[in-house]
Amino acid sequence: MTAGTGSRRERLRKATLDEIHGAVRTLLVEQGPGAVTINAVARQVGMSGPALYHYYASHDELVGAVTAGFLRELATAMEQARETRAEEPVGRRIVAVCRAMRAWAIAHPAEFGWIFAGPISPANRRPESTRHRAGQRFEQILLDLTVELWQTRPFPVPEPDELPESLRTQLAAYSASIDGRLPLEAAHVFLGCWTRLYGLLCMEILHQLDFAYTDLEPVFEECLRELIGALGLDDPDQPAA
Amino acid sequence: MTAGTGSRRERLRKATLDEIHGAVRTLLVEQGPGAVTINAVARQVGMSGPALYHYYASHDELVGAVTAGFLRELATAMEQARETRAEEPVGRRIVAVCRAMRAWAIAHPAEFGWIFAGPISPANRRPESTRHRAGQRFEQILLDLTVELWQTRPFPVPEPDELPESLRTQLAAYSASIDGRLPLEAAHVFLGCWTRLYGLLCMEILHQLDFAYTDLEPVFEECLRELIGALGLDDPDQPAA
DNA sequence: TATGTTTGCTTAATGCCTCTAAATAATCTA
DNA sequence: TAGATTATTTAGAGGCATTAAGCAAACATA
Repeated sequence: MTAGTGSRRERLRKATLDEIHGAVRTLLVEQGPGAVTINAVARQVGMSGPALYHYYASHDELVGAVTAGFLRELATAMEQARETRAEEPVGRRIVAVCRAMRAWAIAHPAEFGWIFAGPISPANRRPESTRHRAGQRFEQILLDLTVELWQTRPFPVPEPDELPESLRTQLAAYSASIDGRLPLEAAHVFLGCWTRLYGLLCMEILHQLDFAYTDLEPVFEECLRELIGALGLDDPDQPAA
Repeated sequence: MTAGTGSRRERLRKATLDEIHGAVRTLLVEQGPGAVTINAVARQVGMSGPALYHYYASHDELVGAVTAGFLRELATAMEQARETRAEEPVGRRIVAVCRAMRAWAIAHPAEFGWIFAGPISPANRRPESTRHRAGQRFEQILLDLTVELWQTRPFPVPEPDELPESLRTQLAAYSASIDGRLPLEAAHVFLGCWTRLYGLLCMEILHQLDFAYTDLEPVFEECLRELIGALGLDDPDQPAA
């Protein structure tokens, strides 16, 4: 064997898969989601139609696989931002990861739009789907950082008694689902931050705010500042207060 | 003429249009967005295929018209909530309108999802599209109430000097686009409220928060309380403080 | 009331799509 | 080298968007 793992066949197959993913991406970016058809993709990679079914069992599966790849790419970009700042305090890492998330979305709007608003079929929400797993990794990055922050320098949280009963129940379930790494009141703060950040980004990329803004960078930065405040951090862009 | 306006033919045409919209809605709700095809809709109303082209020039146009109808329905529900409380203070009307917005979205998730993530084609974003006009009416309801609040009982706003230059420019343009009914610093507060509220609702309906919540009602209510605080209002659920 | 236009609808046909089936060529394995 | 596996092809069924051509009922009007 000269390079990589697996047999020659496996390497060729992987190369073809990469080419297929690339073709899907090209079609998506250049001609929109509707242009991503099995036939068009096959044409792009130089095979004819049904050959693609040796790689994916259906159009849905192809779309799901590519979407999961986009999510992985986004997660990797965020992890990279985290790793290159491994020595800095957790507050700066959080900010860097959030900015990396938006930077990827801005650089790849078609892909990000597809992740969010593309295949909303129930199948993609079942826990065993590739899509779902890739999404979990994405969500987990900020969760991990928040847990680290919580353990090293707990942020202000509401009294659980102040939260409505039904919310407390749900937060308890979520807290359990992350192995109790955050107590429910801290999970509440985390989820609030996540919702605002991710929600703002989705609205931006899906053009729901075009009626008012042409560039949401300062809005995102303000959101980030509020988030930093909610997490009880000093302004991480200032070296020291 | 026995009833309504217009000739017999016009009435019949309108009835057929209503039937078509109903068929689209049924297909959307029962079988998802992918089931809304020209042929399926035609079958549902008992005509065969191309007959629909006497009512809409293309699939896109049909979808756009139905989507605009959904937006009108949502806007009407919000306006109704406002009108039935015409005598109450503006703070309560704002809360009622926001709750009406979520109530409609919860009652019609497929339709709301379609409004938001359905036809994201550039054509639907051009100002002359029916879709865009219906969207404007929707956004305007809370804007009108916010303007009324601003004129009767101004809410706290940031100093314009504290806002970054690029944000100030954009807010000035938006303020002008609403005929200066809100100065840019008040527009900033309004847009922040709108973004959070609408963003949260979109995330909920599009299942982006299923990993943590099963029922977002208490989350929405908390968001509403924060919004009320940002607008300097007393808790509108309490008769008097 | 007879006539011509408008309107609503039908069938036929084109070209795209998804996906299945059967057949063929190339490549690995033993 | 023979058999199994894999990659790929063509043929075809069935669906969809859309256009074209044509028919029949309803309408307007002279």
